[in-house]
Amino acid sequence: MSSGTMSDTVYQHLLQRMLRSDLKPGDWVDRRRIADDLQTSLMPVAEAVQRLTAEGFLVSVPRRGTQVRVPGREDVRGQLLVREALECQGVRLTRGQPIRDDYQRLHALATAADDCAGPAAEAWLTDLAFHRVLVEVTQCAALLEHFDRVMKLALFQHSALLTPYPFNRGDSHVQLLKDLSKLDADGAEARMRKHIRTGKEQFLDV
Amino acid sequence: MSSGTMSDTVYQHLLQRMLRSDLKPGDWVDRRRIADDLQTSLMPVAEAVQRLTAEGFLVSVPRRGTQVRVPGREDVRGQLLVREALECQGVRLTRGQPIRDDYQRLHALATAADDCAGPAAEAWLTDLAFHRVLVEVTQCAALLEHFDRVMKLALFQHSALLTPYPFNRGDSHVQLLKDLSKLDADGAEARMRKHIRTGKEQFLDV
DNA sequence: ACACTCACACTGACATGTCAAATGCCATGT
DNA sequence: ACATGGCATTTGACATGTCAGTGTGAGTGT
Repeated sequence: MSSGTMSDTVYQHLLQRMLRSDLKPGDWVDRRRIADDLQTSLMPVAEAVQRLTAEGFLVSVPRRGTQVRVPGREDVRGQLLVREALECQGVRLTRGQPIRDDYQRLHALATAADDCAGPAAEAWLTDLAFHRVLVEVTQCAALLEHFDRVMKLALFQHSALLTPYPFNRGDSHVQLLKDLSKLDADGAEARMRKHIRTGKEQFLDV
Repeated sequence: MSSGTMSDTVYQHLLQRMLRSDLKPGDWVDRRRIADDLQTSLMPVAEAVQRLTAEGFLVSVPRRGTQVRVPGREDVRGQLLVREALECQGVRLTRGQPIRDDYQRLHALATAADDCAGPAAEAWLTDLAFHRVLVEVTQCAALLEHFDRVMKLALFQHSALLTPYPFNRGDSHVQLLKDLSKLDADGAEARMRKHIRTGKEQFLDV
């Protein structure tokens, strides 16, 4: 924790409390109390709150207070659609050779995602690790940045809604990886879209 | 300007100066000078700078200074790829009926984009207006949010690089709109991708 | 018992002041 | 002429204090 600056410390503190459901949607966040708890002043707290607000975690009403945003069905749907768009674009770029370069790394993560039998939260993190690397090998910083942003928010919203996140159980990640290395751009995108949508239709009615 | 809070005023001020090339990449931003110019204190300036840094406009080095980020070819490429991903996902969702509902609005913007003969900057804005509505009719807030974020950054980076933005001249927007209303999901996405990539291959070597 | 009013406490937004670190300049030594 | 070391300056990060708007509950009148 604490990569030097105090504002990052506050940011991570609030984020962890949200992911651990210590702060639930609708809860009010008192900046002065946070500042006291972390033995700091109001400015780092204000900066962290501003970041979290911009990222969609908090809503701040002037002279009313700041509360954890209550996610709706439309929000969850939006995150999934953006994620799908980014990942499909990713595999479109990394078809063939680029994937084979990092094949060992991806294969290890794919088997881990397939075999993980732990609790839902842990399995979801294992699944996420695989998909993140799949975007990472794109060598496109912007794509990865947007992906991280969306998934961080989606992770919180799902844990907040007590929704068992629909990570993939039906479609093997190892098989997915094998298919992606053989297909062309359009085929890889279609395959990826199928994988992402498997088991997620309960949230989408597209 | 100034939607109430002072920090938004500072944010808009800096953003406009960047878009007008009053602040160019590599220029140093003095927070105290900005605060003096706008007759405000350091806190709103810090907040605005933090937002612009998170959005990729500025880079802040502790105890060195804050300067306008110098965009590289990879940055421009990244913005275009993310934009392509989002817009292709958009038309995939709004194929058929949803598009016809806003057909008048879209058609007017399409003809405007086709006929615009003004300077490059203005033509680019006209083109952007059309594409933005195309995402707007998706009714997906998250998709629109990411689109706005990417395009705002892309707009600045192109004007900063003195690159004549490769908005579309070869492919008619009216024809594009007509095609989109007839095609299925895969066809609409392919058509949209073709439109976006027309005239942009000078930046991409995909 | 009920509705209305008003003062107090609380919140986010902002102003002013301070601190430590990194840079750039200049004098000094070789 | 060139390298080097110290000092003042500049900058981002932070602390403390203030202000105005808002919700709330006590208190009053009917």
